[in-house]
Order: sequence, then structure tokens, then C-alpha cells
Amino acid sequence: MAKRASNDTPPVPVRVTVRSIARRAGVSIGAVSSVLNNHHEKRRIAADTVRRIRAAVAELGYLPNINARRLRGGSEAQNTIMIAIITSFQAPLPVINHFILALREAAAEEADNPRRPLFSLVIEMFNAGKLHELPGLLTGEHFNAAILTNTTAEDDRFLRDHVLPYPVVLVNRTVQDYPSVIEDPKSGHKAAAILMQIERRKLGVLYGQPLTQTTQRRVESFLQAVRAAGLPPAGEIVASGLNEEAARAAMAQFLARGIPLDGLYAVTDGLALGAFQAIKRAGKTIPGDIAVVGIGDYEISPFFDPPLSSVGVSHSELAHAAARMLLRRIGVAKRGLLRLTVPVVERLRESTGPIG
Amino acid sequence: MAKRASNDTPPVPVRVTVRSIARRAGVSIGAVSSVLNNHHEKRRIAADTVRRIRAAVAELGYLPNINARRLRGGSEAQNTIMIAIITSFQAPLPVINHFILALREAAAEEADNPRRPLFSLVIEMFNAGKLHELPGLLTGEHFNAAILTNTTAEDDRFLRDHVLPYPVVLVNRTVQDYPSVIEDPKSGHKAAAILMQIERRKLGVLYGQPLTQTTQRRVESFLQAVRAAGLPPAGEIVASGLNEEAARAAMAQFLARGIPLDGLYAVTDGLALGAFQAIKRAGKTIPGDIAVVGIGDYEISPFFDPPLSSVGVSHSELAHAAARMLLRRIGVAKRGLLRLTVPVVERLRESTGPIG
DNA sequence: GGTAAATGTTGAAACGTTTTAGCAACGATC
DNA sequence: GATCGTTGCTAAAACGTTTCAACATTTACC
Repeated sequence: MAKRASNDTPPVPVRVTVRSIARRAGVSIGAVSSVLNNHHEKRRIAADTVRRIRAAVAELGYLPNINARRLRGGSEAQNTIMIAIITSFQAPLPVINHFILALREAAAEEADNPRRPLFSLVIEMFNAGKLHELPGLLTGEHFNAAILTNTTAEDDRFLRDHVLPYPVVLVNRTVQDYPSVIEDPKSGHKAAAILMQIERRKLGVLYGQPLTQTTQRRVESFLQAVRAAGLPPAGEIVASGLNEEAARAAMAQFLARGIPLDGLYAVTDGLALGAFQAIKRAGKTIPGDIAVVGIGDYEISPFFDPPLSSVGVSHSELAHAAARMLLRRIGVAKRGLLRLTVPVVERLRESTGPIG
Repeated sequence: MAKRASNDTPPVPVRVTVRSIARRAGVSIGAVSSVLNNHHEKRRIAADTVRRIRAAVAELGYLPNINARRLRGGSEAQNTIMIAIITSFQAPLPVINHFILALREAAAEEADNPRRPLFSLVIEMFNAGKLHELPGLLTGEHFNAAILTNTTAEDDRFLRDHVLPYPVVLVNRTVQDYPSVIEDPKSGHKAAAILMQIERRKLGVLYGQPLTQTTQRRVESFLQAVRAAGLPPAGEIVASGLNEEAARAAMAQFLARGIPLDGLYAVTDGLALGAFQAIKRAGKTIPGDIAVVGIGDYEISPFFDPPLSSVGVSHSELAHAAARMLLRRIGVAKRGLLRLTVPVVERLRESTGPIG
């Protein structure tokens, strides 16, 4: 029994190293390395030996250990710092691109910095709510700094209770003691103001499940502004998911119930797009019957039909703020702000009326 | 003179290591490491010594060398292989996300593989045409394998003349001797067939500058099919860029010239969206006056108004194919195909007529 | 037959980190 | 006054790689 167990364990995959290749080919590891790097001519390794080493490499399926290479390598490899973008699999992914660009650009801005941030960008993804399962998160073994976004409440609890041994910037989440970059929490006010300014009085809000901290703030801020104006909200329209189709379905169902509505705030552009389709298919016009305000998180929202008015921060601006904040923190520790609020800008387009 | 020069050189940023901290604090590097990893209690380092070390760390601005940490670290860190997604800054970025997901999923499929591919994903970006400037490209010092996309003709020439010392899969580019995954080159045939099937005879194609290998193949394949049917193409509409606005402008200009057109093939969905706006603003209807076929590279194309018919491969499928191919190549060298063509699927929606 | 050059290979050092065994000093205990 | 425990720290090994000096053997040359 015990024997069997101890016999079962060895499937631990033993990594193939230059040493194992050297043993197999009956040469020194120096010779193997020469061949691997195609220096065998310069180093005058015999043709037959090269053949033997190549054979061993192929048989064993060698993959070099990048960490060892870089450790050994020149100052260029040596000086690179590792920055991770950590996001959940379930997140609306397009945002990642903005972070990538923002980090590159923020680094470029620091080009004259003696501690020039040459870096490698690593993408780490976790299952929403399972942030703690991400390898290397607590050990700091994987990166020097991280931008962390799309966490759930459960992940946030984990973050609050643990301390990450490297600089982190949260995006659109706030957790005690962590530096973060968030959109102005009163963005919903602006949406309400726009709709009321064009004389809409039956205002609704459309959001999807699950609510993130950010979308929740948008909803609350909108409803608060509506109530403050003495108007009873016409309705909260809740989609079963975060995508266009869920929004279309929820909106269609709401319209079918005949509840009067002349102004809608959709808390993401994806939801707005779904709503557009439902509204038009119900025979209503935008903005004639129902004016719609979105967030502006889709770059193509000016090409919706009609072009979408929006209140919100651009993903790009958010990402740039986060990138700069992170670089400042790993830089000269010239400790930046603990929290940064990116202001909301309004872009008026035709979905809230003819452009003046 | 010479003196001055030799005095000027030292701005080489000397990396701060545990050793420099140890010297500064007057302790051994072992002690420094204990403190850095918060093991000082277990290791019984005196409170005052801890303070001194912490001070040195802060003063010097220490950042750990991740490569060294991982080299030293357990088999988990040791066994990770590095995979890079290499793309240009100028590329339409949203595609990256598909690769990220595809690689993760392909890795998950291999979960029972004894050589389980635990990996880290690195994003590398280069300026179009300057691929050769990417650090670590030729040395293999940065990653074990790479997916390479959005290269220009110049980059392709560089690739042809050099050999990369690690497995690479090209996406939507073909370069001699490199394995690649491309969309079926006769995708344009399908677009032409659809338009002719609904009795359109004045067919045009809309594309942007610069033409990539893929978009060029789409255009050529479309024009070829049109000519083969004995129809003179109504026009090639060329946008100055690859985005919606450039497409809108080009399309508006074309329509203003009054050239008859009743069927349009837009070689990306972004271009189709721009064309939609121009067509509608010119007072024409889709598909009544002009039927439009796109590619389906925007996930939200079913929510265009009207929903866009498309012929093309999904980014997701392309990415999955590339990911599987790459993993097979770093796996047991069970040498896969050298080239893989992903078939085009047609999705008929309202932009080519009422859905039957 | 002796020296010089060419050929083929090895061993060791170094990269920066973490961990472990162990040393030295001191106080407490019998 | 010997033994033991505790405290505070250090030295060394190990991770996988590449490079480089050095060595041993053979061949070429006079």
C-alpha cells in the first residue's frame, strides 16, 4: 500500500536542463550551451559532437529556463522590471489594451530617468472571486509591480486581509490602504442632468448583473440625482448579464410592459447598444421617444445609430493615470497620491437630441 | 578629454541588489533577505537590525530581481514557460484578448499532460516595421515561444533572413518556412457570392490603408470572383486609414460622386460601420439600396443597425488555432502542420436582406 | 625531433536570490 | 563550573544558464 503510493508519486515532471542533455550526449554542459546558442563554430565543436548534442536536445524536448538566461544575461536583461496586469477572465477584456499602451507610454515619458524603467509586461488572469489562487500573488516571485482590476467583493476582502509585497494600483475598485484610480463617483449625476436638461422626466437606468463597484456607483449616483430633482425614477432595468444581448432582452421586456420612459441611462456602452436595438424594434425612436446616455467606454460609440451621448472617463485616461501612478511608486518612491479620481467628461451626441 | 569621457560614462544605472543593501546596513545578505521576506521574526533578527535594513532598502530603492527569485524558487516557478504575444503598436488591438484567452484555454486542455504547460504570458510590442528592434527577439533571452502578428512587409523580410531560436507561430501573415495560421484566402469569394445571390450587380469593395496581407487577399479574392462572374466592379473605395471615421469619409465621398452601387464588401467590420453611417446620411437604405457584407471581426456586429452579415473567421477561432499550434510545437515536438487555414463561415444577417 | 599552430573539450565563475546549517556569545540551570 | 538554551547573526549552497581561460591532443612546419 505504502509502496504503491510512493510509486505513484514520481510523475513530478522533471525539467530538462542543459545538464541532462550533457549527460545524455556524454559531453560537458559548456559544449551543450555552445551548440544551443549556435556558437559551436566559433567554439570549434566537432561536427559529430554537435550532431549528438542536437539529437539529445530533440529527444529530451529541451526548453531553456528563461529566468536563468536572463539572470545570467547582460545588464539589459538584468535591469528589466516585471509589471503585471492582473484581471479576471470574466472581465470585459478590451480594457487591457489601454493598460498595455498606457504603461508603454508612461515608460517612454520617463526615458531620461536614470532609473529608466525598462520593463516586461506580463498578463495574469484569475477566475473572478479566486484571486487568491493566482500563483505568485503573495510571494512576489512573479513580478515587481501590478495593476489590478476587475476584482470581485470576495477578492477585495482577500486583498484587505493580506499585504502584497510589491506596489499595486487598483483600477476602479477601492480597498482600504491600497492606492487606486477610480472614475469620479458622481458620474450618474451628469447623466441625469443631461436628460433633465432636454426635458425628460420619466428616467430609467439600465444595468447588468453582476454589478461591479463602479457600475453600482453609477447607478446609485444617477438615482440619487433623479430623486434629488423630485422625480420618481421610472424604473431600474436589470439585464441578466453584461453583454449586448442580455441588455436587449431586458429592455425589450421592459418596453413590452408599457411603462412610460423617455430617458435612459445605460451604465456601459454595451448595454446601451443592446437597448438601442430593443427600442428600435419596439417601433420607438432615439432620441425622439427615448433619449439615451451611455458611458463612452466603446471607442465606436460615435458610430452607433444615432451616435451615443456619454458621460464617463475614457478607458485610456484611466489606464494612463494608473500607469503613471504605478511607475511613480516603483520609481524613486516619490510617494504619489493614495487615491486618484479621474473626472467625468460629457460628450453630447445625437442620442440625446440633435447636435446644436 | 579622455578623462572627461571616462567620467561621463558611469551613468550606467547600477542595479540595487541585496548585496548593496547588506553593505549599506552592515549586515550579511542572508539577514537582508530574511527581512525582505518578513521572516525576521522566525529568524530572530534584532529589532534594531531590522530597522537598519529597512532604512537601507528605502534609501536605495530596492527592486528584487524577479529572474533570480524564480530561478531560486520551487518547481512551480521553475517549470513555468514564457510565451510571448508579439504585436505592433499600430495594430488593431482588440485581437490580443483573444490570444490571451486562447492560450489559457489551450493550456487548460492539456491539463493532464505530464509536461503540463504552466506558463506566463508576456506581451511584447514593437513599432510596425521595426520588429528587429525588439529586445530579446533573436537571443531567445525573453521567452520560450511566441505568437507573432501584425507584422509589416519589412518585418517579414527580417523574419525571412533570420532564424528565431524558439518556436513561433505567425497569425494572418505567411513567411517562408514559418508555421502560420491564416484565414481562408478565398474569403472574398463568399462575400461576392452572397451579394450576387441577392441579385446585386454593381459591387464595390471598401478597404483602408495600409493594406495588410490579409486584407489584400480579401480584396483580391473578391474582385476576382466579381470579374469571374462577368461583372465589372463598380469601384474600389479606399479609406485613408483603418478606422471608422476614415471609412465614413471615403464612403461619403464615393456616394457623392453618384456612381451606382448596390452591393458593398467591407474588409473589416470597422470599415463597414463607418460605411453604414455614410450610407444612411446620404439618405440611402441598407440593404434596400446598398447591401453590405463585413467580416465579423467585431463581436458586436450583430448589433449594428441593421445587423451586419459577414464572411470571415472569428478572431477567437484564429487565436485558438494559433495557440494550439504553438503549444503542440513546444510540447512533445509532435510536429504539427506547417500551415493551417481556418475556414471562413458566413453569417447572414439583415444587412444583406431580410432574414429568411 | 622539436616547436608552433590548430582543434576539441572541460571546469569554473558569475548572475541575484533564498534557505539552511551552524557559529559565537551570553544567561540560566543544575 | 560544566551543561544547556536562547539570541543574533553569517557563510555557503543551490537554482540553470553562458562565457572564458585553460588544458590536452593532434597536425603542420622547419
